[in-house]
Amino acid sequence: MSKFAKPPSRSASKLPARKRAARPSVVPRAAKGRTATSPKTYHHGDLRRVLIAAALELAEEGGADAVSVREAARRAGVSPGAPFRHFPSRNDLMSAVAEEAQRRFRVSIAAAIAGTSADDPLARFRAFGMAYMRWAMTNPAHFEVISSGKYFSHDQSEALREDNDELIAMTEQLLMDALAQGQLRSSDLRVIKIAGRALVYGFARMKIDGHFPRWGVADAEADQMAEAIITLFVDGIARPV
Amino acid sequence: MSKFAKPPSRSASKLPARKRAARPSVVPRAAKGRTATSPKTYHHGDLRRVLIAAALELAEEGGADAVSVREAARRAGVSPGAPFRHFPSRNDLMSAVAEEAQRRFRVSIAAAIAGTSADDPLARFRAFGMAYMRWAMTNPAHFEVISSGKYFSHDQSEALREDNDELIAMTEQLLMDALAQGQLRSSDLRVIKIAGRALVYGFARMKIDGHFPRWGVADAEADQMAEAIITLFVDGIARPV
DNA sequence: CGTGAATGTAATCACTGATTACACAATTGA
DNA sequence: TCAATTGTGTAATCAGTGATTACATTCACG
Repeated sequence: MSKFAKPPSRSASKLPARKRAARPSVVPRAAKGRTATSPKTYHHGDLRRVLIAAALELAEEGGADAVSVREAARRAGVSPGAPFRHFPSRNDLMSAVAEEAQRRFRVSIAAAIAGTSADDPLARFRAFGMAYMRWAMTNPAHFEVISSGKYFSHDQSEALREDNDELIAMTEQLLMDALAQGQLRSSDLRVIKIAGRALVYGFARMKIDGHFPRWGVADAEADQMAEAIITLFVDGIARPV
Repeated sequence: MSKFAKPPSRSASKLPARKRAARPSVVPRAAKGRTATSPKTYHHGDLRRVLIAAALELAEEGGADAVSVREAARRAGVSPGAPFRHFPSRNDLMSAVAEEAQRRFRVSIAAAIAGTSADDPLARFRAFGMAYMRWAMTNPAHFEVISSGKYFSHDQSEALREDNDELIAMTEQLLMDALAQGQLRSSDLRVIKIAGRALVYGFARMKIDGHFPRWGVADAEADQMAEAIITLFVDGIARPV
């Protein structure tokens, strides 16, 4: 990928790299308390978490494909083989990154929904869709890792599947409530569900995949365009008054 | 990428590899006619096209990320450095692949639209959407190359941008006609355009990105689901009778 | 026929993910 | 207290990849 496009650099590595010259002797061992934030020992102490954080950072900087195990190790100040202890493969690291991202995603969505009235399911559905698109546009790299589906298998992670299933169940519940309150024109909730998902997912990906310029959508108006298409869709499925 | 996940193979290369042992001497030079299908000379004669074809093939086999310049060269029976003459970088190769794929895409769409009556713009709009989703689902790898937007820049290729602009213009024209005939509920064509695009693009990507299982859509019913969501959408934007 | 432009080869380089043997540290149990 | 076990990081290595250069060959055109 893009990692190969920058040969004349990197050799004089960025971060301090934590000199590793006089090694064979004993290690500083200064802070012995391992409160999850004490480096400088032979054993890192919190490598797993730091690697995930570094990977997230890399994804933010150059997209999901720019995440490399070695660079993550480098940023953690650790040898290239060290991550192997925690993640047998790059995909396992990406999977962990996805778990973290998905967790944040779910929290964000839940918060948005909580801020709306339970009396109006369709309004909640709208808010759901908007929160979905907003988060995706605000965290493009994370969203890409979650959704692109080529960095990991959903069967691998229990947490990942659970978080996802919860979002789907939430969608279904909102639609059932809306139908029960006579807010919907059609009763084929399954189709509405898939269509709604396709709409918000498609919009989010259009942004992430860089389609907006071609389609004449300025970044500054992305949010209001999201509002507009949600309105169009919801008005389309709502029972006319 | 996934290329790294298969170390114990590939060494005993697949295809015949066209033995390259006794090289320093003169080359067969049998068929001298260069009708675009005569190999066996020092100069390949049609490398560019063959490389694109090989790349398309690789994309079909293992997704867009599985495309490697070296493997394409290998399949073309040529040294790893040869493609450089035709494509300065991997992205340039991918760009050419995208051009080819986009051309096929446009042809397919145009054919589908041509098979509908010009008297009913909204029906054409529907057919457009269906053709879009069908092609994407039938040619997932090609579609990914075209749309993922990380293999090339749209500014690079004139043909690419033209083909794309034509599809967008087609969408706009159909909507204008539909509005003129009083088929639409709303007159905000821009929003309808973006929403429609997000819908079909999102559905196509859901399929390609492997979201269907999680959302309970079986592959066998993908086509009819596509019909259903298009119907839902079009009914939603159509003026009620 | 011969010369220059195209085009392929060979050989490198830096980078990546993966994997092993080894070194060191932390924990545990007697 | 101290040895053994278990966990965790290091060093070294391998094959694959994109990129780039110097060199070889061929083709096309004058």
